[in-house]
Amino acid sequence: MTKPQLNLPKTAFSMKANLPTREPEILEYWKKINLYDKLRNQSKGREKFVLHDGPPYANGNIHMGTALNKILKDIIVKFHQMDGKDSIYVPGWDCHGLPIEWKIEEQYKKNKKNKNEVPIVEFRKECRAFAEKWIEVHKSQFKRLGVVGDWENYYSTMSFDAEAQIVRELGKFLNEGSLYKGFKPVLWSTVEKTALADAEVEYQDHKSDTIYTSFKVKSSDLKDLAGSEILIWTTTPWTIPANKALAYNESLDYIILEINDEGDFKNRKIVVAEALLESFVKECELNNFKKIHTFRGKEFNNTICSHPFLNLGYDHDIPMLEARFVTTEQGTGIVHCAPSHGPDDFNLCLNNGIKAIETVDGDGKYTNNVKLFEGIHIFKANPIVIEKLREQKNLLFNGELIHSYPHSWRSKAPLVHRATPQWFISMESHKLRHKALKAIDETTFYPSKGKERLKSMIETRPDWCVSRQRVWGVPLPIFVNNKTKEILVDDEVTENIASIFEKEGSDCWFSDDPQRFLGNKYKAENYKKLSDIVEVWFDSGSTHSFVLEKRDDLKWPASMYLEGSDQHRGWFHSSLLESCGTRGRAPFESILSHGFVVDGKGLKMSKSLGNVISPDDILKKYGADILRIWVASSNYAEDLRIDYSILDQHADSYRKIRNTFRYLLGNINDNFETINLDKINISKFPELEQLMMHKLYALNFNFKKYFKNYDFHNLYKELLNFCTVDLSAFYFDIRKDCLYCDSKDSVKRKDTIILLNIILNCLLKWFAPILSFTTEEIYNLLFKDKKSVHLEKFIELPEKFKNEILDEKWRELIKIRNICNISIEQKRASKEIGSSLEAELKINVNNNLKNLTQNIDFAELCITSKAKIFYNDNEEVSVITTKSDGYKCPLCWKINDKPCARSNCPKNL
RNA sequence: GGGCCGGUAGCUCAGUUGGUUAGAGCACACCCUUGAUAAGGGUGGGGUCGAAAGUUCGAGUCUUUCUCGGCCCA
Repeated sequence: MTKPQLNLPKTAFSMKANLPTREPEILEYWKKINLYDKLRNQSKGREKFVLHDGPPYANGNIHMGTALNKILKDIIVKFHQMDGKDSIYVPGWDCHGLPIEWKIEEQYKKNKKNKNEVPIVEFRKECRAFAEKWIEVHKSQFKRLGVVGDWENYYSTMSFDAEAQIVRELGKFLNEGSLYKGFKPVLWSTVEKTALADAEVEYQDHKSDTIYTSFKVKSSDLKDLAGSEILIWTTTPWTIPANKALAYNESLDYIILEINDEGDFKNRKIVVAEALLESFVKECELNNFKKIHTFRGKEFNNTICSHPFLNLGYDHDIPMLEARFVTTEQGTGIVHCAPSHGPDDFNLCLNNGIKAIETVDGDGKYTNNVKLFEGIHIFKANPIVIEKLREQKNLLFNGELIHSYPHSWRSKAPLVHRATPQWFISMESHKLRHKALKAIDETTFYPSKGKERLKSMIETRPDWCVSRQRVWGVPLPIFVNNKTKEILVDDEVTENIASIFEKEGSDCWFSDDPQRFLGNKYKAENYKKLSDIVEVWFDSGSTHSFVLEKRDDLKWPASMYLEGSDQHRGWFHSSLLESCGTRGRAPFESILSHGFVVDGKGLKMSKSLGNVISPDDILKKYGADILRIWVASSNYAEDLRIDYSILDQHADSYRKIRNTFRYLLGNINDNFETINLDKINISKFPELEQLMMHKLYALNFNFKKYFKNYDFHNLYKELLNFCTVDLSAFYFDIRKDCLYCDSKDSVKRKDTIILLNIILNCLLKWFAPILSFTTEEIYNLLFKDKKSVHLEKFIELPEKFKNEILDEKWRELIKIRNICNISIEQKRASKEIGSSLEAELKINVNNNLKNLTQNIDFAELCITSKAKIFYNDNEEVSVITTKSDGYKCPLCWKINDKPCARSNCPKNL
């Protein structure tokens, strides 16, 4: 039974959001109006903000981490757009590389197809098609999150122009001379038959055979060593045939022991580090032994040993070398060195003139450089090596050890260090490290701790290995002279290759006559064309060159790179090196890194824990705007927790915000009026409205401050608190009386409506980058003629809104209001009153609060029927609540002695 | 195993250079309202600030150790 005099809120904006069905409709709308094109057209000439997209790998459905990343990017891009810039986001994909090759190979296996019988070009075509398929899947998944970008003109690392440009970029390193052929042990997978990038390696527990074996001392400066044997421990017995040296630490103490236990070693003298004696004796189950002599490691100088397989033809000298990497953590304090199978071993031997040779081939079989073992697979060699050592009476003990060991991320197979010819970019030859460190200093990091993280990685990283022995990638565009073995360095050739790739892609490298790439200047018969491909980090590290530099709509360097914190080692890192090497500076002005998505307890999401939540689950249950709230409200500087209870909480907050909008819309009856803020005469408004103007101003100030630092969780919190505390529980509640009961021509009501319009406009703009769908829904309701809230700018609030003195005053008044509420609550608890309108307040305040409270209507402020204020000398404010006497006005429900003063009150009509 | 980062109410987050009784919102409990109504208002309970030790007149804040978690590296 609503009364005709009553102005109740009325709006088409429903309380129920129904986001999972409504959001796709809004997506259709954006598509229909070509939102992205509109944004670009209207922003022409403005300062550019370019967030360069780190390309996700075109493989598999998106997960929470990807969703977080894209939403964060979108929020930032939208903020800058509404801040008045031309804020551009071009999405891209990383397409080459091993994981896709593996997918295709898996399909082959299923169909009993032999990969080796398929021409490379055909295989690569299948890889390309696979990547294309996933790009389309990703695209629709990202769009569904509300991400606005140039989806039609995305970039990919496998596009012809990208492949061509990657060749040109490599050409720069080649021409400069910092790209060189090296020979180093790399982590090698005998299953995939390739070297693996750091990012492709994962560490898992692995059971290794362990052996203690001895190397007889052949000669030494230290006479006590005569007739002794050096004992070593290793977890890779199969590397014994490749042994070339032994390493010791000169600052350790070593001990010569005579073993008296029965067995092969009875009465033999062995050498181990003193610090490891106890653990060694225990593990090898020695009971009877005698300490003969103790000495310092440096006395090993000029000691030569012989190989345990001396009698089997392994008659080369085994020198003992000093090395710091020898520690007393495990083993015997002497380390066996196979330069072909460990970076430490390799470097130590290299420095001592011992070359690594190819002892194991790509399949994992010993080469003909290894006597006795040629053709045997190294993973089957351990028992054979152990047996031979036992035969030679040089095996003291063997066992097993479970330890963390490198594995391939794809095949999960254990990896080995294998010396292979590889192509490197030097960190030192052309001061790449120095340039990169300088570039880091010139970059702004959000959060700031990212700077140190990237810096320490660049400081210590080795030369960049850019070659891979695979097929799905950009070919390493290099020719080597057959006679001189020198690399062909000629910009004309590089450019020729690049322009061919630009027209037809890089597949032709594997099928066409090499002469085509060499041109007329050189004869193909004199050169060997490399068949290696470029590692994918170089691809993605080069995106700035074929995206930012090449497109007119973008700019170089990018305003920001934004990725997960793991990319300090990945894309941030490779982009920095590539760009510093070719252009002398970073391709970005700032870096924003975010943490990882973990479950509600802070644990990593994993199938085995059953705590995985997919973006799709959330979209179906809650909608993208809830997910966007989760992103905005979480502190991305650390790991971000998510589970259904957290999402429920954000869904509750969303409802609060939605109802705040609903109140505003209802009271203006969906008739939005743009208020010219500059022309507004503030002093004309009631103090409460003036206070709200100040609050808007203050919030806008903080909003800008938070936005400037990309501090979204504090920004969102302030917005939410404003809706809850300042609006819903305060301003809205107080002004209900005026809005509902005053006649429509009441000045006070008109002033309130003006304020509601201003507040609505502010909230709409403030929330637009976060609640992209909901704000658009509201915008479309209010503006039939205009297109999208995302085409709008943030509101500039005039300085005159600011009123600190008034704010200070009302802070005190609200304190008094709180005391009144406590008093009212007591009467409510004792059932003397129900609604606050049944209350009459007697407020006692100190005389010095007279100025503060004089003109304040506490009945209005506290939403009671009556309130009287009394002044006294008491320090504390006290309030007495009684039940208000009189009769209840049928319109405004206030209980008063006198009839209602409102002209539209039924009593007065 | 090493490096880096982090642990403040059930949840998301504030807590300046060490300085009253550690804050906010949400959630929760109870009450009110039934003219924002699958809404709205009020009041209230809830924290040995990951643990321990130390420095200090005084530690959530500084130091050390431990623990749990995350990322990176081996």
